[in-house]
Amino acid sequence: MHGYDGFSYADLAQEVGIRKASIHHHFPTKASLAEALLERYRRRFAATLDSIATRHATAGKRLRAYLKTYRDALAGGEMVCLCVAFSPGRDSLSDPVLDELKIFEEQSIAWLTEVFELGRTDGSISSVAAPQAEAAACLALLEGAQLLARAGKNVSRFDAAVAVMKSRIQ
Amino acid sequence: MHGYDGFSYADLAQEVGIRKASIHHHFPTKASLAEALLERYRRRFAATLDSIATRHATAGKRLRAYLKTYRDALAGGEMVCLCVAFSPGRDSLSDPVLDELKIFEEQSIAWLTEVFELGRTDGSISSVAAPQAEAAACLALLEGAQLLARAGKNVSRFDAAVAVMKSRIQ
DNA sequence: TTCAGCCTACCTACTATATGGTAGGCACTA
DNA sequence: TAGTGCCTACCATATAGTAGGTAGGCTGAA
Repeated sequence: MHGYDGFSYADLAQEVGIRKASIHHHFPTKASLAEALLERYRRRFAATLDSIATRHATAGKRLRAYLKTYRDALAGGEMVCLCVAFSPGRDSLSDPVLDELKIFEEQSIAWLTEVFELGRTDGSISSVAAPQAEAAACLALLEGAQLLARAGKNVSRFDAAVAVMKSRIQ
Repeated sequence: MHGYDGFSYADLAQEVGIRKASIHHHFPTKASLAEALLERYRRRFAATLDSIATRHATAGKRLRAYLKTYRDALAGGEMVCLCVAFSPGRDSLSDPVLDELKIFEEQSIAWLTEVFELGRTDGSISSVAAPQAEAAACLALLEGAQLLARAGKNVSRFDAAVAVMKSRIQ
């Protein structure tokens, strides 16, 4: 998986084990393919967030699970989440794809804002400033941490970047 | 400027106003071109860090200037720093380019670690945890913040992401 | 001083390959 | 039968790159 520009029908075809033209049949343009991939990714991620909130009662536990989701997505430094992969090449992206990116961001910020609000209330996250500001910082931190781990193909880069955030979880 | 894979001799030729083949003359392969670009970027950035440290006596002021450097590099959301642009496509990068990425990261972490150490001492940054952990988090935060601003082509995404960090500066 | 050689920085013209895509077809299942 | 999911064969264009060339400036030697 490269960035958007390095992402090709040929690579995907090889990965899935069908011919390139077959993918074209289902997704006539690269833009429609990217949109579908990103929408699927976003929906799955939303389900993951719901699941986290359901299974964990405290903000600290939710945040820890969220960090883990990002870390697991790294697959040892081989992958990053689709939003991180696609964002640098945003000028190549169609409007519907950009919309998906935006929705992903909004959904993440909303979820995290609630977590930080809860964290302030239940005391399971220490030193919570304004919850929305914390949410924006947290999302940026994780995307950047994925980037660093990806560049170095080394998960410990991610771990180093989130250590302070983790230490705030009670 | 796309990611690495979307970065082409043709684009650069147009930008610089000479023919593609002329660039090939100076940089025979894309890898050598990327390496030269990244090395130049890294050296300039190191000079910027030196300049900041020279002009600002307190850690808080240094950190603020550092944040500003990243924000200015966004050019209103049109650009991100080379390391952010190249990292997702890291599998396409040659070893010397990867080395430059690594050096950039190390140089940033080292500089930021000193800033956070100083911040602890001079009190100009509040609640400093382990300086090296703070440094790793800060770098990730800024790279992620650039990504978010780039995706939305909107500098306020960056501002939102770094607000908490800024509030810690005295 | 002049000239030849070298260097630098650009050029035109071309190439092999990969990309996103098109057109038409086959096979299987409900 | 119709629809779905795959296929082969092909195409136009963009990419990274190759080969050979020109022009101007500089330097050193005669």
